[in-house]
Amino acid sequence: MTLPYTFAHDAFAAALQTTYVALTDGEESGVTVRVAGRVMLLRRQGKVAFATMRDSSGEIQLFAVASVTQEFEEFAKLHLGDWVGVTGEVVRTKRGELSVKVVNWVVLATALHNFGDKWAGISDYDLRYRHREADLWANPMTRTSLQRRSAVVRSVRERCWALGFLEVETPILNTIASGSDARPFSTHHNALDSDFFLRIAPELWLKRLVVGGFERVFELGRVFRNEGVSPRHNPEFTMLEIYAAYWNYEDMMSFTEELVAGVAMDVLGTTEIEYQGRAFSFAAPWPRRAMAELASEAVREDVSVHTPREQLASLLSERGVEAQTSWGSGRCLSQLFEVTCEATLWNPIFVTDFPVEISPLSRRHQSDPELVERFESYAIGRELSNGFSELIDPVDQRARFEDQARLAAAGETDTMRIDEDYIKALEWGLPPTAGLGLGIDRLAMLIADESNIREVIAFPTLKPLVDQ
RNA sequence: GCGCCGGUAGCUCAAUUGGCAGAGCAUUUGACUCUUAAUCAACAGGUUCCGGGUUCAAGUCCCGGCCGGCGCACCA
Repeated sequence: MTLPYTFAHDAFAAALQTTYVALTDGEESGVTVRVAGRVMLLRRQGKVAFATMRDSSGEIQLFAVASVTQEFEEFAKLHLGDWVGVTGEVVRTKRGELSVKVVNWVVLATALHNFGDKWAGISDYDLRYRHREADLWANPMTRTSLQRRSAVVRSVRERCWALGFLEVETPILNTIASGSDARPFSTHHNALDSDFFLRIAPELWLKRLVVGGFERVFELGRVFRNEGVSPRHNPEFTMLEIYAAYWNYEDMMSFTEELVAGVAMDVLGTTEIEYQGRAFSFAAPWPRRAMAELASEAVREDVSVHTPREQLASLLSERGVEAQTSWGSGRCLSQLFEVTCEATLWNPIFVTDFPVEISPLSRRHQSDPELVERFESYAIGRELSNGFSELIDPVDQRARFEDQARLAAAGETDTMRIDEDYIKALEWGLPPTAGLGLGIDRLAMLIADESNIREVIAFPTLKPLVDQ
């Protein structure tokens, strides 16, 4: 059987449902349409048959009658999952279901596998993730969540464009994986006979474009981190990184809260949602609290980056965390914050004023050189974004990288790699600039009310099956 | 990487204390001219994830492996 190469359709299910809402039971419209989609259900009753057909917009019933429908017997034997193209009149059946009364029809593709139990769908995670194409047909929530992810990406992109940011693309293959603290994936280029790392962040490239005079740039793209897989971590994930010359970290916080609240409005029409059964608000402005302040409240004593390291280490130890010898006061403070506060931060909040020790790319705080002008936003107990006033001083930047190198020598696994090209770029002059990195998958999880990151990634990273 | 839990027909799930491996849907065949997860009847469908072990007897108990879910760690 030769299947058609095209099918010219002129109507969608959802639009038909709207257009013919006034058609009464048993009424025929006199209008012929051509629709196409997938047979989801099929009910035969002797010389008539009813099929529920779904297209990208929704569902509509196909009504086949032996005296009207060509090749009726074959129609009644269609399989669930088959794609069909249909020509027929829009009618409403006696029982009130809007239908296309089939005259001519054609099989566009046959389904050799079914799409799971027609009531229960597919629930096996392995099957759902390895064969998302089947999951998408079987489970409406899968479609909704992935559509919402797409809407999030679109909204983010359009909002950045609207503010005059230039969308750019920077290398994924890098000789040094820098811009964040994470283990990279490595690969090899044969013709160049060179090893490359997949990027863990586009940060340094984007700031080089700002040096080059693109005052507002952003990249919405995949980054790769060779770390653990969890319901909140996929080895490849999508990040927005955005840089604005002449802004500081406070400007970037304002941008961030407006962007995220705006995305919620664009996608859901509201900033007030329920996430996993609990009320959640995207509404701006978000509170801004210094890390040391939050940590002090949590441990009920004043701590800061100036607190003696041993005191912080002891507070950590009381909470089951042993400070590594390489950790200074800054790292200890940050750990203390993570242990005591992070999980409690439900509604969006900016945590500000990070220790310089853990922030090798951030500009020093104007009121305290041991701090940097950096923030992270948290929501539902997790980090959502990270931003700061960018370090523009090439001399300080080199010193910061060298500190990182010392940490690496002391046994720290994830430290920032020194990037000479980047230091040289700073020597050409980076204007005052603020930058932001925002996890798109995490944002999509919030918007789609999903607790597992895999539900907002069409094809999440899975362990390959051994016999393949 | 570590811990806990899980894997039975194409899909969703049963199977008492270790005692004949089952149902619904899908598939196949038949009936039915307004169905809505249509209904009714019949047929067929199994390496119980894989490999060992204990036992008269293993889907069930033990060991190892594979894959997944959740938690921890790393990280965003």
